[in-house]
Amino acid sequence: MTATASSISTASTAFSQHDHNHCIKSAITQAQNLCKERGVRLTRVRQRVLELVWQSHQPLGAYTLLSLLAEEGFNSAPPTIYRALEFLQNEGLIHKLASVNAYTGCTNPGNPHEGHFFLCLSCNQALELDTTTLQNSLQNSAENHGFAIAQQTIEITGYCAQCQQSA
Amino acid sequence: MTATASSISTASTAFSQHDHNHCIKSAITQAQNLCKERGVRLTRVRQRVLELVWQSHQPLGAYTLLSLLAEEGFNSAPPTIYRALEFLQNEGLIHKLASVNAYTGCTNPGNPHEGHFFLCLSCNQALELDTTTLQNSLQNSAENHGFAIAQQTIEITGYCAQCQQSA
DNA sequence: CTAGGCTATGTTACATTATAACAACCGCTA
DNA sequence: TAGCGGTTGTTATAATGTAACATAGCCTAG
Repeated sequence: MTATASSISTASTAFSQHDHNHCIKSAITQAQNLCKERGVRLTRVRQRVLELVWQSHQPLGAYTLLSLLAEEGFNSAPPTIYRALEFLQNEGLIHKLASVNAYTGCTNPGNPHEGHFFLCLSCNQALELDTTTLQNSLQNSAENHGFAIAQQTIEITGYCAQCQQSA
Repeated sequence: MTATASSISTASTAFSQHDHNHCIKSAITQAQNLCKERGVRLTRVRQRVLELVWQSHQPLGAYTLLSLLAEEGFNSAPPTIYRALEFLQNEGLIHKLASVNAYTGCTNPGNPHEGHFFLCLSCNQALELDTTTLQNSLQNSAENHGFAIAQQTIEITGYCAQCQQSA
């Protein structure tokens, strides 16, 4: 398995039991490799933000991340975090969830794509989907309207299986 | 044609030529009827906000709407607009576009549904889709994960046919 | 027809999210 | 090692959204 291949299994994580340490390590390794390949710099702040975002599958807000950085002695003014987030988004390493103003790690950064998510309203976890069908359906619809897709925001809130059982 | 039926043809508006005055009038009439049926009050501010939202197919921000209200002598503190928007959203008369923090009129308010949009990055217009296929695809995916869908945010940015020609 | 309760609105203050603008620093390479 | 481009520091402010309580308007029961 190479680092740039899809090494974090989509749709098997987030809502189910898994070795999350593996998620984190894998995400960082992939990020390092991708940045090297592309000749961009995964600086200390940037990498640390990526790690923080990956601490769980629960998307975190910019200011939450900022205060985590601050605790570790990093600069704590807003531009610090927004710059890091912007870089990570540009490199496809994280996704922004517009409907909740929060950021989450991308599970397949080597393969540029749009983020499609299930967000659990109870446990706040985000599951990134690999929705080829959805994609095709959207593409068809776009073609019918002569619309050229640039970016997609697909965020489905609801309740994950676990939380439904608990309730 | 009754007012509560889908009387604003989805997907034929926004990006194509149409009698927009009809959109506005129809939207207001439908809103009035729906509110009456439901026993909720479409007050002056609320109706005016709905009209303003419907002035075009370009989604408007809360503060833009607020300043339009202010020009007409309405109160101009933020809660005024956010309350009106909240009411209209609850009644399914408008949708919020989370990815751009803006609000747009719902083209089919009698039929409770989620908003699925194409947003043109050039002319800023929003086209609300009626995407049954997409819906099914999502529903399947949700079922596979045991996920119970509550709310959907589907916002696809790109370029509409007209703007592609102009460029 | 009016008292009281509910809904809606007014008002002030503030919370949250995000960006602009310019200065200082750092790492590379010519 | 001078300089250039990219990164970070710093200050200030913009944009978006809410909390909390006071006032006003509307509706119905008595």
